[in-house]
Amino acid sequence: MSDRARIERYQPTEIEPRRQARWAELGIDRADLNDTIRPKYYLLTMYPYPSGDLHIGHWYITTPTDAIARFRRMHGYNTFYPIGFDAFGLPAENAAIKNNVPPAAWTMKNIENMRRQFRTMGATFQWDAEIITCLPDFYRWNQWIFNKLLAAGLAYRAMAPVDWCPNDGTLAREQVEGTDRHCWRCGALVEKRDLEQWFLRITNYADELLDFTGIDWPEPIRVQQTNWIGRSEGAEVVFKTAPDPHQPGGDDLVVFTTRPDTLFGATFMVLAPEHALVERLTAPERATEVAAYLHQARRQTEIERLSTDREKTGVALGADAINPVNGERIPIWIADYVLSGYGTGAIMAVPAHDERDFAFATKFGLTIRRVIAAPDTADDAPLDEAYVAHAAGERLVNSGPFSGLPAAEGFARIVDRLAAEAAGQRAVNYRIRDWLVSRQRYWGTPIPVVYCPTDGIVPVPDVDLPVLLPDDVDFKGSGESPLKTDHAFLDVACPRCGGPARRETDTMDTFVDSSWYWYRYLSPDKTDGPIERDLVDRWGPVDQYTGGAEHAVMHLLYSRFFTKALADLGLINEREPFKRLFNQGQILGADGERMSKSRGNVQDPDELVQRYGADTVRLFLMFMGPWDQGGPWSPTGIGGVHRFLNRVWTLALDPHGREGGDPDAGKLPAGEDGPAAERAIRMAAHRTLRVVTDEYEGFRFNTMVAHLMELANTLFRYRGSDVAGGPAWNEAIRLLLLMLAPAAPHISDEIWNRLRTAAGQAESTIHGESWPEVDQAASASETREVPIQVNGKVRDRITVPAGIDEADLERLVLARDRVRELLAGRTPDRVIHAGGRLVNLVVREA
RNA sequence: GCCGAAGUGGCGGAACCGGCAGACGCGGCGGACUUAAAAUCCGCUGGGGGUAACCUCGUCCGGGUUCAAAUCCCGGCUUCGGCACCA
Repeated sequence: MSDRARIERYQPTEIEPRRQARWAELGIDRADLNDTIRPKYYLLTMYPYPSGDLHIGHWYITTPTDAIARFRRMHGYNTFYPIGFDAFGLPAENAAIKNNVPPAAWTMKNIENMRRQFRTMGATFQWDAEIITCLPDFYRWNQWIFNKLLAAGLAYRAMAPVDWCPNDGTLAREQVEGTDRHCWRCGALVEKRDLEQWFLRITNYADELLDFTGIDWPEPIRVQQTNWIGRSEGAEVVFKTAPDPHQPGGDDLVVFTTRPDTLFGATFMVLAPEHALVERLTAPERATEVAAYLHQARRQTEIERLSTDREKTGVALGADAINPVNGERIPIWIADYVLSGYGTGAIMAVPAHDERDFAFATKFGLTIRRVIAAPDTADDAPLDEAYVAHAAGERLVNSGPFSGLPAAEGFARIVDRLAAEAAGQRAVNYRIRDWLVSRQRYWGTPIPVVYCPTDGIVPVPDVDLPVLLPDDVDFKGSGESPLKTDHAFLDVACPRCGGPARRETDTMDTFVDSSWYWYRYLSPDKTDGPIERDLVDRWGPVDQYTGGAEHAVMHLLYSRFFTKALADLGLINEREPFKRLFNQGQILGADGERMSKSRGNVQDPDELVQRYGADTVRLFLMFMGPWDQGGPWSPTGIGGVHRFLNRVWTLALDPHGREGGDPDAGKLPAGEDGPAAERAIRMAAHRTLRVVTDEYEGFRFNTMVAHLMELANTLFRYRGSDVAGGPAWNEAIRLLLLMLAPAAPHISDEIWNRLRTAAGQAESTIHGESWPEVDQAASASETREVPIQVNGKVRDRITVPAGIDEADLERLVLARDRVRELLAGRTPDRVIHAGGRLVNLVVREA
């Protein structure tokens, strides 16, 4: 009879559903939100879009996060780990148009399927906290919050040049990507349109959003947000227009500059083509040319205003402005390199010290006047490119009374003088714009306002919320939002005067949903408000958030903004939502491209689960590489992980078995007696426990798994020997299972219970156990191996007692044959003891 | 162009503080078990040289600091991500 036949084989597909059912029964996945005694741990992972199937990328995000949840529970934390679905958005609508299925039905069916898939991975989500954003229970609170924002002046409607995607309608600036300006979701090219739209005033929080104190976020995300906000310090300078035959002059022409120190070098001005004063300032003889340029600029905004190194274009208006510091008349131009949306849409051009202005001046033959010079440069040294560097000791030149001052001092003195003459002041400018939240789509939260011919914009009163999205709309036709033609929805009495009025047909950006959803998890059924403040006080902020870095300046920025705004509205007390953020990498298709159904490179996890079991898939995803790295999908190596779990199974359930093939099977390693073997086993187990604990805490799951494999390999050497099945062995198996439990929860629980049954104990769960403690004495070693280097190269190694002092160690080293041979009679010039980690003998070469 | 991350065996990757480069796994080679295969188990596996003990080269490239560099500094190259004339 073969040894193998003594135990049942490891059969994950048989074990896993049983363990999952058992966990549900025991409720191990549930936090007690009202427990104030145990420490709380709010673990959040970005909720998925219900596209229909979980692919391997969802597993990559979720299974390590689930391991964190289980690890925390084993440490006694009251762990809240909810999940939901980001259920509004375009794909549902597209499916509706294509297949004539209502978006709600399509979405709910997908959610049903994804819940089932989440269960097969063994994720311990708290399902009774689930939220689905397309249900009125959730989105009515988007509307309620919108009303509050509107009342507080944080939401407003305005005409603006906005980004327009032919599929999604208007987009927020954050949602337009790449040099070719395409839509973040559908990839279509985006154009500019002038439209009246709803905005949220994120710019009010620009400075506060730059402050990351108290939150532990990855540096790249902080940098991206900081750049996106784009704070620049400088000054506003007021130029006056000069009188001309065609206009009286005296208009204020305000510019923002970061370089007021170069004001004497301003030799012309440039307005954006859209600037309000263009028409008024244009001289009659320039009118034709200006009109032609404006026409061309308008056409080009759509496609062409992209390229940074594109040739500069522009035309002069035939009017001048007066430089406030020296009274000089300088010509006013328009050019599309000046953007209407940044600063004041007008600049003072200092060609000597700005690359763009230099290029423009060179092309059109405009004056270039140096006003900054490095220490070794003459005042009037000619320039063949703009001098923008900041050198130590540089000074102002050609700057009237300010000449000779260091640049930094010139900055301050010139601004002071402008302020004294009411011609300018210090100013700060930001790159970030207000968040455009209106979408011309059906499948989103209706914006709860009504347009009344007499009362104008009227918010729908809270008591009339939710404004329900009609579910019987007609999707055929132009692809325009069906709300626009749905009279049952559109026609409404004005809440203020009762007269006939029209409903807003725009819906909210789905990022509004995701800007506060984690607060709703705490009280998903609350009916008298969006957020249960007491629970937020107890559970907020989220202790750990996991998700992709692609949301750096979208979801992750909006969420911080919302939290601050909600605090200002008096709904919560905290001002930052996520204490700690981890961005896992992205799993790409085998071809290195983003996984997508259209590319046909999607890996279906169900297939792998069927073949290897969920535990193998979970462990393999963790073992592949660092979690923040991601990379192309490849199943190469999954067999190795599966083999490891099989070995754990064998070690735990068949310790006395001996495999054919090993000539030394059943013998103790050379030179070890029973007690030595037991010490070695305990040392390996407790040392592994020490590092594995650390690695779970640092989310270094790949090396965590590697260390468990090492421990299993070590134990395998003792399998079938006299110590197998003894106390040290059993302790090691117990530790191995406990360490494995968060990552491979089914097999560890199964083995745990089989061992209990065999020992006549009652069924329990490993997931109710506490994380074990390291036995320091067991993990300590009596001896230590020290590498010996000669001139930095390892030439020998020596085993010494652990507590040896440096002098003794040095004596032993120098006495070794190998060392004496290498030294050949020479005495080392220096002996380096690197804190006991090695000995380096430094000898002068002959 | 600017900002950020990264470059280590045939492959995924490890080396956390400057201290044994290549842990762990895949793949490959050899062996055990088997009538045979699969599965399982054991051993070897960075390049070059040597019968061997060993020697030597080696962490993108070129310099530097140091007793000692994958790790720190200077310069460059490549890949990936973000930004896009932001005054």
